[in-house]
Amino acid sequence: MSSTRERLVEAMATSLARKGFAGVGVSEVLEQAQTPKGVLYHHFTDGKTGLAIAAIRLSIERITGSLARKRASCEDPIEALELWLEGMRQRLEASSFEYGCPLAATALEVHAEQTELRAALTEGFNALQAEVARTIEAAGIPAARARELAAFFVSAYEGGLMQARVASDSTFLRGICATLLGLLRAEQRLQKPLPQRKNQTKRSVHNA
Amino acid sequence: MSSTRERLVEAMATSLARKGFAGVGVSEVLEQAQTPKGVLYHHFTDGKTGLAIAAIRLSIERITGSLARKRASCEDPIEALELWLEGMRQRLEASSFEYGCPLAATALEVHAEQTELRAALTEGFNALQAEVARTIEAAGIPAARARELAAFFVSAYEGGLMQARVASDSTFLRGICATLLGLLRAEQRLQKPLPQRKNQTKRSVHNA
DNA sequence: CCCAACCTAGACCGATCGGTCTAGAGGAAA
DNA sequence: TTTCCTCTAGACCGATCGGTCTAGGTTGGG
Repeated sequence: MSSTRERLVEAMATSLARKGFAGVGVSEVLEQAQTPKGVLYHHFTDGKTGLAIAAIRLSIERITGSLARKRASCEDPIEALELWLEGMRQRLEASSFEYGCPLAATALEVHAEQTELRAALTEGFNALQAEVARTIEAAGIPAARARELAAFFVSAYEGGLMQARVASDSTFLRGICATLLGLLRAEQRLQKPLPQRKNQTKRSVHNA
Repeated sequence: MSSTRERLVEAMATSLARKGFAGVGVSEVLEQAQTPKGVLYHHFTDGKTGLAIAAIRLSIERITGSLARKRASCEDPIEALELWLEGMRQRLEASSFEYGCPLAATALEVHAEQTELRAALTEGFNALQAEVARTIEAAGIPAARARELAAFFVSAYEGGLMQARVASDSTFLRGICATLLGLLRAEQRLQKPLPQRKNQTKRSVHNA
């Protein structure tokens, strides 16, 4: 059985992905979790904010875990990435283009005074980037470059999710996805062009 | 000087860029615009929503106008893009990482029932992409490809803005920007490998 | 001049916001 | 059994939400 606490966090997590922190009402979350108000303020002294932070952590845990699992079960790390992106796109589609990134909406609403919430979000995005970077590295790309690419990767996909959401159309997002994976493959080829060949000049697509 | 209506739209536009639709209160906007409530509901029968739509349109008009102007005054279209991105980054920095994309926050909060608001957002993003595509095309890339690249471009920058905002750090965003411009330059080189050749095929402006 | 039309001004409204508080159910330890 | 503590339950709170409505300028056309 799921505890009331778990149900609350779960409900908040989906609500955050759908409308962000400012957009959700506490009563709404309570209703979805089938829980009276007392439970919330018993488990989370910080109320709505505390619950949101827990929800953000849960979402990130799940999403990074999902990528890690796919990476473990796939021969090719880049294919794992592809499957992972596809999974998120399908969730968006299955929810009639309501369920986007669990963090993004909140990230754009939060203001300077909400330090804890903001910290949880930063931490979340860092964890996300780190997991993607790990995957890219597993594809044979040096760590430093993998981090750069991961940052770019996450940004582009976040933007794509957002635009697909408003437009209620994900063909767009598929394009983004394909472009990103293409970039990674190209980078991969640069890194291990032909193992027998020495003295490869490395040309980077990107320029810092 | 500025009419009350203009002040209202202005105030709403900045508020949307800072906290999104759900995050702003009407009274807050009224105060910032130094305007009593009656004015809002006189000019906008749809109230908050109507004002937000007007604000979205204004923001998009400004932002696309800014790019168009830079394109007109710059020799190199890609340099125009660079200046444009820089401008947005600077605005984010100057506002202590509060002022992000004027549409993004709202785009992630809006739900299916808010059809008009959603339509304004979609229209806005389309206009934005179109203006970027026009610039990329001016850099010598065929229209169809320019549109693809523009979509990618906008997505990546939106995502970058968001992450820079939460992290209160824009070094990250500079990286995204550099990568994007690098990609464009690479694409440009592919398109016109030897510029001194005579009888350059003029690329058609439009493509079904 | 008068009088609409337009705009300003803010009191006021019910609904909902996030949060507090008290009462008690349930179970484990004594 | 009694006691204590965790968790459930929801009535209740002031503040704020978005929105309505009436009254009072202000202005330009007749």
